[in-house]
Amino acid sequence: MHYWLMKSEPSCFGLTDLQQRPDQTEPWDGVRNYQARNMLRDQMQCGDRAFLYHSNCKETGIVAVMEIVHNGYPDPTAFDPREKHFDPENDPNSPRWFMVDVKLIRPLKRTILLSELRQHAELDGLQLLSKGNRLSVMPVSEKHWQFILSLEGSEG
DNA sequence: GCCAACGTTGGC
DNA sequence: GCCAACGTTGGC
Repeated sequence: MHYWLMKSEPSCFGLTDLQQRPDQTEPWDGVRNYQARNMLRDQMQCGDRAFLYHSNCKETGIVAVMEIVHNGYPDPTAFDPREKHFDPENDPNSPRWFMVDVKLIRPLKRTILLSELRQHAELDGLQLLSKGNRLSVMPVSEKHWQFILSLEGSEG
């Protein structure tokens, strides 16, 4: 079992969108970064847990816990010219972009803000907090995962 | 809207 | 292989 953090802009797809999906499940498509692709394709497994993180918005932070419910498989939106993240160089015989399916486990009782995460020395090394970090999918150690969950019940 | 940080592209 | 130019991400 591994732990992850997955970013999304709520203006594009956020917690409320996920809550409204059938079975509260969604294919996590549109990732077009090789590092993130490698994790989606090779490392993320059914049963893994992932934080949902809202980026590029008023209250940036962690808002929910999700489960990976489908191992990595080719992202069909990369083959569709009508899609925003269409990749014309993508060879159907050797798909370049992958995705997983995620399912909502539960929203957090409160948003754990990025500014709050930065205040805890226990979270040193968390990739989300590293300078210039732009990965939309990243691993979270079990220690960091548990610590972040422990913040949920505190005042912030 | 600004801008720093990063990834990608392409000329050489 | 180097690196400048460019596009994107994402916090503020």
